[in-house]
Amino acid sequence: MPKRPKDPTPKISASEWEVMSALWRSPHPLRASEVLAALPPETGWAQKTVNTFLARLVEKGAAAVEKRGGVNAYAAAAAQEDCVREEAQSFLSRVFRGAAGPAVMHFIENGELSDAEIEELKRLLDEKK
Amino acid sequence: MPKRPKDPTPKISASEWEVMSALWRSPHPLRASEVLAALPPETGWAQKTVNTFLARLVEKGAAAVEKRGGVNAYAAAAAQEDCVREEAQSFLSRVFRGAAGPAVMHFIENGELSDAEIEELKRLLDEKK
DNA sequence: TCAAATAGATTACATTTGTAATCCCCCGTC
DNA sequence: GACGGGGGATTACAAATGTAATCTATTTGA
Repeated sequence: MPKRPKDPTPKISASEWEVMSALWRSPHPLRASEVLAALPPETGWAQKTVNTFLARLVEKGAAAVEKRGGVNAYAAAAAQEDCVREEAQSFLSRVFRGAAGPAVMHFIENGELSDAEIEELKRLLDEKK
Repeated sequence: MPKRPKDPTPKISASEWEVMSALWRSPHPLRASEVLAALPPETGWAQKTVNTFLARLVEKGAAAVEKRGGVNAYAAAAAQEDCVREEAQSFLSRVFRGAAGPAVMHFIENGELSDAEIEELKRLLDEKK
């Protein structure tokens, strides 16, 4: 039987997302200790905790591990764009019943936007038409 | 001891959110069976399942129950705006590291927007400056 | 009035998530 | 050559979540 390919964009929990972010940010595979170092220190996680998340991400197929001389190196296997799209879609249907307009409105009203960003967004909106 | 007020915006899971949406949509308290009826049929949930979610929401303080002649009627206790703000905030930090600009960009690029909405959003952006 | 249908309360049970601790192995050092 | 330490694999364990079923009280039609 051929190796069944893993789900391209598995469900990623909040904590796991933090770890994936570290992997996405890195241009090369990271060892577990490097992943911990790459995380925002506010997480306060123990190394073992990070190890667990990494193992789960590999199980889920979101990350890949390669044994480089007995030591594990982890890299993202799922594309950030895909995961973002999924998360955004899920958020959108849950909270705004799938309506992008109100969601955009919300983030404009409640978020911080620089003047440059505002210009950029207006241009994007124009293109959209 | 005075009745301790419940958390104003407790954590609401995805399924629970669906139920809260029904409560928010309704102008008056709903009986459990009415809640089920008010849900999108795609959920496919059994009445008992909905009952469980309602009970949990009441426990969490997100919903309130009043016994009207032996029959329970449920209403939202948490304000939709507050819950939306929380969810949006959590989503934003998780997926876009808190940056509203990229998030807005994503929803503009990937979402459906009517011409009217686009105009509206441009106006909003102008006001924002 | 008695039995059936309802509604609410309590309990169940697997899975996922958060958060590690334990156990084992290899490597370098005293 | 025994010991301490870093890594990896396996196991732990409670809380949250998804999904009901069961048990009990109540209402209601025949």
